[in-house]
Amino acid sequence: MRDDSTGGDPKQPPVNPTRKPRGTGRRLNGAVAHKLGLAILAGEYAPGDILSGEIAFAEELEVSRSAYREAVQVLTAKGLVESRTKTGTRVLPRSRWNLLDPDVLAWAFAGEPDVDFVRNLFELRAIVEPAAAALAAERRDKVDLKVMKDALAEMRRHTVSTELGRAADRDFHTAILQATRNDALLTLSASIGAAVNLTTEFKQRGRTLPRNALPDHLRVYEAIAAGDANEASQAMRVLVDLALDDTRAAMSRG
Amino acid sequence: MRDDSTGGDPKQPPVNPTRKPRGTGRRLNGAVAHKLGLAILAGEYAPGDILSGEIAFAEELEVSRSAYREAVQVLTAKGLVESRTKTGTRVLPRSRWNLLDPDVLAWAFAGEPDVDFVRNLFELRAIVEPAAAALAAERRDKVDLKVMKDALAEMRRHTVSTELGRAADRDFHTAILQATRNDALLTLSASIGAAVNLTTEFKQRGRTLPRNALPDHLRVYEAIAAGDANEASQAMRVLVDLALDDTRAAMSRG
DNA sequence: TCGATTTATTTGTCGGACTATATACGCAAT
DNA sequence: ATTGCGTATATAGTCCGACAAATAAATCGA
Repeated sequence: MRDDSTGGDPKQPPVNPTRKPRGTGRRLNGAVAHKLGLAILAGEYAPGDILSGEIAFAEELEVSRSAYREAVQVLTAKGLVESRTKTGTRVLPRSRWNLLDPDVLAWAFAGEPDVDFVRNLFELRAIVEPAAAALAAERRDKVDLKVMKDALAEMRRHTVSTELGRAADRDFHTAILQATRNDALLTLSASIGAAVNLTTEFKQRGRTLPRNALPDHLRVYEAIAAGDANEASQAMRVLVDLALDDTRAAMSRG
Repeated sequence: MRDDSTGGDPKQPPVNPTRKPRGTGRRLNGAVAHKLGLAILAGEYAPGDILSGEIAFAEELEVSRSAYREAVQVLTAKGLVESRTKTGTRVLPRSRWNLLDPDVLAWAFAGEPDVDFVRNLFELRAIVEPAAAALAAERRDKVDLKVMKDALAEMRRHTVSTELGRAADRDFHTAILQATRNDALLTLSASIGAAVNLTTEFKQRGRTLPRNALPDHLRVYEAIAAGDANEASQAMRVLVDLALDDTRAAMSRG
């Protein structure tokens, strides 16, 4: 209450009250969901906390209740909050969060990512990606191999310190996942991959820029091309472990 | 279209126009999201298809546009659809779906699940769960072991053909995941576990009721209790493979 | 003291009006 | 005939205001 200087405006809807820049290309509700998601993942709202009522919060964010509600539905869909009448909207315990949802992962890595969580994620990668490489070695066809080879060439041309280089790295891993012929695997690693990209970027600003990972990538490729599942698995394992080492070093230094 | 017998009702809001049973305990928008999600996963709307406009579809479903929109936001959050002005709301390609989202998985398994997808999921289980068992063997504490033991006792008391027995089975697996101290792993397997439950139920109506899986479970438990990561991994691998065999048999028969 | 009832608060649902934006169309200039 | 630009139009996006439903909390009665 008590705010707008010159009284209310009960009859003046048409004009353009306030210019709303809407930060990114997102729609309004998406922007609100983004903002709330970031806040929750950053711990500004802890599990168990109850958000201010719809009317109040919507007003605070300067959006309509409809837009705010749609944003909350998104968060609900991702397991972050739960709304009940009379009680309000409360943040759910972390165990109910869809931690593997791409958006949730992005929100988690937007700020300073939780060290334990990063470790967990790499642990998962260390489990999944070597197995994926093994499957790829058994199922890849010529097209898969060509995509991988091209990605490696790109990686050689640009280093991982450039965006193009990182994109090529991503392409290489995606090609491997693609070769497994397993959608679930692909979805999972795509999610984790997105997070890992952010980790890499994060690592970058720690000025590390350590080893040249290309030989290790090449070893993975050779094994997959040769159809050697065991070797592919081991080579990929090395790759993930190295990435973890680098990331851990960068994080402990920061 | 063209249905409402005796014309419109432009001035009769207050009473109780139509008794809406709202199938389950869900809220209206949740019910709509559920319905649409099922339809999409069942292939009634194929990737690339465009849903009827908001006003039309909301009317068809007999809900307000707000409720319909909130439902669409949920589907958008799960990567199933994308809305753009002037174009409409279109079903995204399968590669964009969050296949590991618990709701999406549930929708996928609500009807006759796609055989290939089931295979993919079991493949993922076969990768993740043995590794999880190995981690559990290294990190479990006394509490973890007690929970597992209790679950096994429950499984012995009731068989897997009863709901209580299946619940105990779930508890056992959850306890293992819990013991890995890895939230990402837990989230992932919780999702898959839900799907597997449905698969088990599906398998059940195929009148299979095959082997007694308890000895295999016991072997996993013993290995974890003994801290033998290798043995735990192998034992769990056997468990997953057996489950896949049973499910595959039931599905090819149906 | 305990249970039934009322109250109050909060989300849920609705309808309608207006805005923003992207596509499609048509007209004109070249 | 082709190109370019402006306009028309269809669709999602946003907002508002009111009422319904649910339920935690307070109140009342036995």
